[in-house]
Amino acid sequence: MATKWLNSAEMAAWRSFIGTTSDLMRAIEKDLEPFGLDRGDYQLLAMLSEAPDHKLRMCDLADSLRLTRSGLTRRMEGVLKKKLVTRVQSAEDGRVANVQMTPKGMELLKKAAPHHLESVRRLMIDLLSPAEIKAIGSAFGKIADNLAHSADE
Amino acid sequence: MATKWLNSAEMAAWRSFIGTTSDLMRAIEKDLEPFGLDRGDYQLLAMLSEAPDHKLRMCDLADSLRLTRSGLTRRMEGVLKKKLVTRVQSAEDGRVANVQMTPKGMELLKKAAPHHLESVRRLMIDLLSPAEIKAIGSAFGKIADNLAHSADE
DNA sequence: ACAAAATAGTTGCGGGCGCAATCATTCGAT
DNA sequence: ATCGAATGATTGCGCCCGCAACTATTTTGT
Repeated sequence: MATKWLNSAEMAAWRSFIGTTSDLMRAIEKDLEPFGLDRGDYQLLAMLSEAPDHKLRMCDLADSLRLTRSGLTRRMEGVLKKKLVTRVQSAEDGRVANVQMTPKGMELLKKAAPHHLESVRRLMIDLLSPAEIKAIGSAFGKIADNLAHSADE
Repeated sequence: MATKWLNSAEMAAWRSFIGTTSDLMRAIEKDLEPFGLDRGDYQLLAMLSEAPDHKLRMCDLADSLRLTRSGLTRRMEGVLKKKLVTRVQSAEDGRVANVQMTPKGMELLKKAAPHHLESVRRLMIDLLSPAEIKAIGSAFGKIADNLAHSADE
């Protein structure tokens, strides 16, 4: 089978996506620095803030952060030391450790969130037309669906 | 100033972008494994393959790979050991080291490229409508321009 | 022409995280 | 009820890579 190369629009999409994403992430991360958080910490807190009781099982949290369980164990060291979260051993299932946000963690997230949001707007969302925003949502939605689907077949 | 939150389309774009990108990268990287390359190595070879004489200065290569100079020094260890590239000290400027792809590196890239391309199509490009592809190209183009512009002001 | 600044690259150090192995606990089939 | 499989979490190890400090070379300002 002959290789079907990318046409110029496809190439532009791929190249700009690949090239820009890491720069964008770095820039957003830099804006979190004043709060003593990196992107991983922020996302961890954000996930917890949306969970019932601000609490999640380690493995669920790991999945939602796209970390391995071991990766999360390591990241926990940092946020535990900063007292932003606590570990709560589960009563029903002796295997699971729950992670719960502390008031201090909640407070820090509340302080950081508006600035983070402002970064996201300034560096990405506010630069785009409504059509582009819609297209990105649907495009990455499709990509995610495809990845999820091919994962369990 | 009140915080202007993301509306639902903006939220969908941001969330799906953030959440999907790392999964996508991982999947693409996994497809490169059979060739003994990771994404960093592949991109390094790809950049060199497009350069005149298949040769670039270390610092230019670092910039295009979004690595620090030290990061590139480390990555070089791997591809040097695999004999995919060689170092060539510059004659005109005693400070610069050039990196040049070897025939072996070229050969490996030529073998891997069609498979990588197929990954990119299967996992991303072929899932999207022409409009989505166009929108991604223009959106990330704008984001990149903005980052480049705000970097030097 | 020469000192100061800029540029190219390397190195020590440390953090993040994946993989494989391991342990503890729970679930499931018989 | 029990043994094996599955699930949750941690640990040792190793790789990637950024930062700061350092060396070597070139450029620049006077």
